[in-house]
Amino acid sequence: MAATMKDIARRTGLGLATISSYFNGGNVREKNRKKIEEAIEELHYEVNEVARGLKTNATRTVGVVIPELNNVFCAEIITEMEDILRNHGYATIVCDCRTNPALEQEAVEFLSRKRVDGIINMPVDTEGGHLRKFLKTGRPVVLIDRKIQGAACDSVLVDNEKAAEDAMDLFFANGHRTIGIIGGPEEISTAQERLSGYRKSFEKHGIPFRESLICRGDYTIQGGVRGLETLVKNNPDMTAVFVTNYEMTMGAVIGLNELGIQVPDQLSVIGFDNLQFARACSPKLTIVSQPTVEIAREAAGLMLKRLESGGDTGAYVTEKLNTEIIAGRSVRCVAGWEPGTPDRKHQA
Amino acid sequence: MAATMKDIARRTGLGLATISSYFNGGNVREKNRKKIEEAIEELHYEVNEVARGLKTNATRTVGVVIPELNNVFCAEIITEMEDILRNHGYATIVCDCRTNPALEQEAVEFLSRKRVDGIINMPVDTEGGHLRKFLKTGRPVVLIDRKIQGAACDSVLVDNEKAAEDAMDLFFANGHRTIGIIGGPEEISTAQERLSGYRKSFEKHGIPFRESLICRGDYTIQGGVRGLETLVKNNPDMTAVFVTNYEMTMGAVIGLNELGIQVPDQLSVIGFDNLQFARACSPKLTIVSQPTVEIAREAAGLMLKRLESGGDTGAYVTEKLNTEIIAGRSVRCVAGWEPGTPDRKHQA
DNA sequence: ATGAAAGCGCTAACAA
DNA sequence: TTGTTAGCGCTTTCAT
Repeated sequence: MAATMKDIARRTGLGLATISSYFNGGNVREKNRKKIEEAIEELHYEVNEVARGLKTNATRTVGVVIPELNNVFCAEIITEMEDILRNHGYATIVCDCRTNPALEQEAVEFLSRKRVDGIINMPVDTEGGHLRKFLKTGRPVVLIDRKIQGAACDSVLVDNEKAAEDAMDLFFANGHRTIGIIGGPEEISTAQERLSGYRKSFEKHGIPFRESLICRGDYTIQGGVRGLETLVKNNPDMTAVFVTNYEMTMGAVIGLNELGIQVPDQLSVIGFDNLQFARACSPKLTIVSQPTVEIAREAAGLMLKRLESGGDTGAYVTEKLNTEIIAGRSVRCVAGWEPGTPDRKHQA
Repeated sequence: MAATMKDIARRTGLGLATISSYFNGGNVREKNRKKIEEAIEELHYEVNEVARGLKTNATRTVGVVIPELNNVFCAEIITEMEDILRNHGYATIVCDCRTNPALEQEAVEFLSRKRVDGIINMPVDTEGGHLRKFLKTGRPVVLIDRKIQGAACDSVLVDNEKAAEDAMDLFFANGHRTIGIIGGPEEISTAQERLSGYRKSFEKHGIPFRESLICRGDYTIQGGVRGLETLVKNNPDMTAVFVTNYEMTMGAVIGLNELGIQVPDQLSVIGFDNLQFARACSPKLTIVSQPTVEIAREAAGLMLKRLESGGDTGAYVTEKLNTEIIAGRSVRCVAGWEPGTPDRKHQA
């Protein structure tokens, strides 16, 4: 068995309170401080955070529940959040729920039993049922990436509608008119918003589009491959494709590759996330890039604020961050159009 | 405050032992079982794992310390390990130490204070000093990917020498003779072994090579970019390059892209890991693929065995798994050679 | 099958 | 500044 504070007390002849005081930044006489440190050394003492957690009713641990760890967007955010939380003395327990709502619910319950002080969640269950019980305990939740209507917690989101609109506007500015989209799952808010941006841009430019240009993907690599194949098959006249997350972007590139389609000569492409992958594509891919580091900072910041403020429930905050377009060479200017020509909406 | 077992006892009129027995699979009279379940429901009771952990001196939590979460190889392994461990009732606390030995040491100490039952570690500190104290407590450690000489624990490794040899043999079989390598950091065992396989293959084929063909990378994307640029600049006659981890492979592809070098016409390439990325490259990249799922299964399995066996220290195991080559179209057959022609070692 | 009671290692209130 | 003590929520003897 590991040494306890009692052992240190015995060895130094001091009382428990003194030892505890030593570990919690209290005032301890220099002489005793030394004695304690010697004892720690000799007994290989290490604070037992489990006991401390039981007593203080705070584990200084934050739970993180995400759909998929093996996903660059999630991994980047977690890396950064973990860093920040650790620097503030908080541990992180990450639960990957494999995009499965049942597992997600289990994960939250599991973390609740572990008495984490708060949960940061990129939700799979868009109703938020999995969080209800946890929220009742009064512990804070911060949602990232996807919103849940009416959830009693802070959220950190991205302006997905604008992200999609920007991408589409770029296509239009280069003369494209028949533009496909590989969207995400219907129930996920980011997918809804990106699709809405797609539609909005068509409207704004006064250009009709047909339903066959919209392909519902599932945010996976294989979904991207299939999405691209479907779009190409059903729309021989399509000149551009917008892919709405990283995994599907990779899938679309695989599909283009395997079908032998030249980018951008035969098809223009705008993808999503992961600048390094975009650089590795030939020609370099134009992408919409999400501010993962900022998302992480905001989320960790909001969580810390709730945790440090001792539970006085301030109004819930929803942050909305902006994406940017990183230009590559995967968008071609359609014949007869000058690059960057303003669209003809107001002239037509 | 959350409800406790005491509250349930009060509400049902039963004793604490009965409630505890209920939660731990003991025998409880049907009538009482019902009463307890009602009380749980009404009080929103949830077991407090912190208190349980203090009492049982076991947290059913495994710590995982890795150099970088934001790394596909690590992420894949962790995803799978977490899944397995969870299915056996164990939680996972992941610590990303940012390839920093000081942070790695801190992470282990942190996990130790949290009283994790065991640690799975992909070590940065090749001496293993960071684990010494933890090992003294008698709790199990499983090392993955990189070995530490004389460490008192199980290890799950990959046969890196053979992996490199296989890749090089493929180059030789296609008539390449001037083959560069982008290696990893000197102190990391996987890098040493892969370089050793590189050298061995040259020897085996009785072909000399010059030092300028060996480039020391750092296992990062940017390192791969620089590595490729250096090799190309210093070796105009080089016909092939072997890149020895995934991040550097991506970097090398970026470098090739940005220098406008055609693969495989101007340069043949074999990369490492991540089949999906390989498929996304044009032409499809030939890669050495590591068995991430198996690594995870072995590591989790070894850990569970130690944990369930109640600490009777069986002999330490070192598993060594095999890689495989996934063929793409990035290796060209040098003029004058039939594809797959056996090398001329024994004929010359 | 159930109840009473001790104690895991720590913190914090109180007393000295 | 330091010591004494109670108790956090649970498991686990030991009785009954």
